[in-house]
Amino acid sequence: MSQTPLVLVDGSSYLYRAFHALPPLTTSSGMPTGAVKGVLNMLLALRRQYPDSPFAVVFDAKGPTFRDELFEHYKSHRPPMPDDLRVQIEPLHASVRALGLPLLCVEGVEADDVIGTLARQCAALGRDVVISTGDKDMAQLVCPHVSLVNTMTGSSLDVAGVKEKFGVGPELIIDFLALMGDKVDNIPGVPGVGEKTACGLLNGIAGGLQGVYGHLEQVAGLAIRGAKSLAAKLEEHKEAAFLSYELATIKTDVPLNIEVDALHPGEADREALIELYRQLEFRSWLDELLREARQSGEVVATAEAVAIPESRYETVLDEARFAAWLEKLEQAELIAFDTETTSLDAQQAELVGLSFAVVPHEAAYIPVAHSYMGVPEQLDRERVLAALKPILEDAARAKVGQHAKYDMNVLAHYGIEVRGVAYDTMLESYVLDSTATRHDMDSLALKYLGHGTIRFEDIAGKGAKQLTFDQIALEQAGPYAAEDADVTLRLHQCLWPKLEEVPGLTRVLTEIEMPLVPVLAHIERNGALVDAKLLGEQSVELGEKMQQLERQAFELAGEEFNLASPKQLGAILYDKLGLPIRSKTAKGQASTAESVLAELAEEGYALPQVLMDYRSVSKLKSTYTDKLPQQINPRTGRIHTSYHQAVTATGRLSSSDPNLQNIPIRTAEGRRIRQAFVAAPGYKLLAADYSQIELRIMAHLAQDEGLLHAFRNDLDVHRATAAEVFGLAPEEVSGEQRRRAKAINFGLIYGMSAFGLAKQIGVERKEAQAYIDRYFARYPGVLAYMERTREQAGEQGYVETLFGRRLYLPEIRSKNGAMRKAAERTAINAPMQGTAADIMKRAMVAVDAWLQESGADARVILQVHDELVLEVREDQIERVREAVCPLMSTAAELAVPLVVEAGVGANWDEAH
DNA sequence: CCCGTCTCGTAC
DNA sequence: GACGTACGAGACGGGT
Repeated sequence: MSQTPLVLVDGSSYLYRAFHALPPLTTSSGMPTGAVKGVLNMLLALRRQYPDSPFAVVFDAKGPTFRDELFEHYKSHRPPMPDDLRVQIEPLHASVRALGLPLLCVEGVEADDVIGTLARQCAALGRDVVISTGDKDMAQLVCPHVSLVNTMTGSSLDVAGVKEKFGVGPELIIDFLALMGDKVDNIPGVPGVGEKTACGLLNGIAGGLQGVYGHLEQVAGLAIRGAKSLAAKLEEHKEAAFLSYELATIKTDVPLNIEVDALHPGEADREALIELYRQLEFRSWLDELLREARQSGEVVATAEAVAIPESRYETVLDEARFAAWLEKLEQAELIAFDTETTSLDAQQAELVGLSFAVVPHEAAYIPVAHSYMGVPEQLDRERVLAALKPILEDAARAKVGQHAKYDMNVLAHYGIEVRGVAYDTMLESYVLDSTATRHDMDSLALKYLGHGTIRFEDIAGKGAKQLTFDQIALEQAGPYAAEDADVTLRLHQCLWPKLEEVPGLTRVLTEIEMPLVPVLAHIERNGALVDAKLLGEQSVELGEKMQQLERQAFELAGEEFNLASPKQLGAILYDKLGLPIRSKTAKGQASTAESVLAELAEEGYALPQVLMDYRSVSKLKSTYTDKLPQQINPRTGRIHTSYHQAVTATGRLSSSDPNLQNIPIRTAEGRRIRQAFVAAPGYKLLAADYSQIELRIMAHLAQDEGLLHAFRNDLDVHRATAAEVFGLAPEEVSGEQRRRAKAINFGLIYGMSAFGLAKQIGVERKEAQAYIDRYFARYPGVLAYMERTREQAGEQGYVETLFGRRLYLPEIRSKNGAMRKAAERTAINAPMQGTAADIMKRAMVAVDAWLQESGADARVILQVHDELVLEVREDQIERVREAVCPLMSTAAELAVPLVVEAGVGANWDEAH
């Protein structure tokens, strides 16, 4: 039988880290307890992991250590220990002892040195040692018998791991720290030497720190950034480097008289623990101890000493309370609900608990999967979900959520198709004012209820140490989760009457946004299939091309520089090579934007063309071919984007993680990426898009005869525009004229000026102005509509879509001319862009409904503003096409037809 | 080391 | 200053 490893816990390092990383927690009287709780949690988890091991929790002793004396002259004070931390040391020691865990505190010796010595002694005897620490300095102790674990983050390090993480093996860690220093541990190091440089030195010159200083002449030859000046820097700070070496060295030979066999945990002292937990107000641990004590027949005083805050939030842990809440839900007119999970990504999230509210200020949290040491027994997840399923799936039982799409997607993974979500407070807020930047619950609670909610950060911490919800103690998780449901209900009660004041907005919410929620949930869950192998091949190819272009650029520039840095690039182009500055950025820098480079390339300069090619290749690689394969969900093998319903000012959706609404199409190179979006075997992609939807909407809103005529007769609208503007018959229009007319049409939608148009099509401003004048003369309805829109926006402070969606434009009355102009352009654009978005949303609802009821083997996998992409079983392509296109065409009744074009292919590129 | 800002580039 | 709506990569600079 193999011997169990000795477990050595670096208690002091954990105490510091718990104190800084975890949210502050205090008793009702204000005594800080968060660090104690954090360390105890960690110890219990570790103990569970190594139940039979000898075990020691090591702390620094009070008073000076020999290290302090040794480096007396080295005055670099640690900041004094915060009082809130100091007062937690004693209760922690007492708790560790009461738990029966051996505690080591050796006077005059730091915890690190005790651990180092014990680890070496033990390893020498051939016994394995696991050091639990959050301190990377300990990596110097790692050897075949000694490994590190960080119980807070769950990571572990053996010899290979150290080498991988730091770039040098354990035997060089001291040298590594001596060179780069360590702020946290007050090791100065050599200024200017960081991780990369230290690594380069130690790997480039044998013999560690001594070796490096013995061969400073070799330093300049190393392939390290700034190698030339490095030797001088090292020489200058030689003393600091060698002092750092001593400071970083953990002693492995301090005199100790400790037998490993004496380090076996004993029985916990329950009475002492109860008293401690009572003082520290660790409710759930206390409850558990009291329960155990009662079961074993001990007489214990009731826990009156613990102040229970007045609250109507409840954490449901037993069948009776669960039954009571089921009854409440059955009777409720409206149910506010929320889920707590392990991830913000609904596709990967695991359900940890659910919360409900049916009357304001009263809510329940039902935990089902919290798993930290000392967690009370919770109701079984499957059983809870089975009981809730009929309620959640009943479309007749109205529900309200905050960002309910997320919860619906989570629950879908447990076989629950939530129905009856009649309201979503995020969308209520969005419809009320789409220009508000935040529609999250915390912001809404503050804005509309004047209520500061418990923030997730408050209970989970932040940064790398952030806990997942299942790791959060129920005392904190319960009120947080219950509050989510309660606040959602109260927000709805506040927002809904505001919406009802404007019937148009009520309709946008109930007829467009709310029906869209489950549709988007479906699309996200469906996901898109991508050919990772193809993208990988493209990545390699693009990488080679990048290197080639980089070499060319360096040659033309006469030096090496970072091609991705606009700053460095500007220096090369304008300062060194003296190219003319054609445009500046908003901040006054000489611009290196594509249009500028194109202009310069046109004039015969070589470098700009190379840079343009480099940029387009590197964009494709970093944003698409490298990134997309990483976003494939391992569970489904597909990419699941998130569609955001409350982001854009105009009513469009947006897409992220990854953004699938900006996959390249304009160049042949870019289109290759679309070829990687494929259909599953036996299926094909059907891409259906609205033809010229925004121009058609302009024709409808402006009621302009010329434009109406063009669309009613299915003319090529750009050709027709060219004919009008250039005074020709349609068949006489040249390619260039049509291109210009197209730019005019798009420019109009965007509220473009003569300046912008001139730049876009490469003509003089005067000429562009002439085109615009001519356009408005030929399409007077459009001119009148634009003037009307500006006026209305100025009077009302907002513009509307055809369906009544509003966009507020406070800046339309700005005294600042540029701001006012910008607001006017938005005023022109928003009704067209927003109406198109409304129409597409209605179409999506209709298509989803048809897919459900028809039972067709087809699903929507993407929406790109005016396009829907479906994955359809091959033999049903025609049937689906014949249903989907008319549903899209009839999503709105305009004065002109809504034409939908559809294509089919094995991949997205082919389907166009 | 993390975060926000800037610049650039992709889509409709 | 000059064309609307987005998302995201990489660089950079300031503050921790």
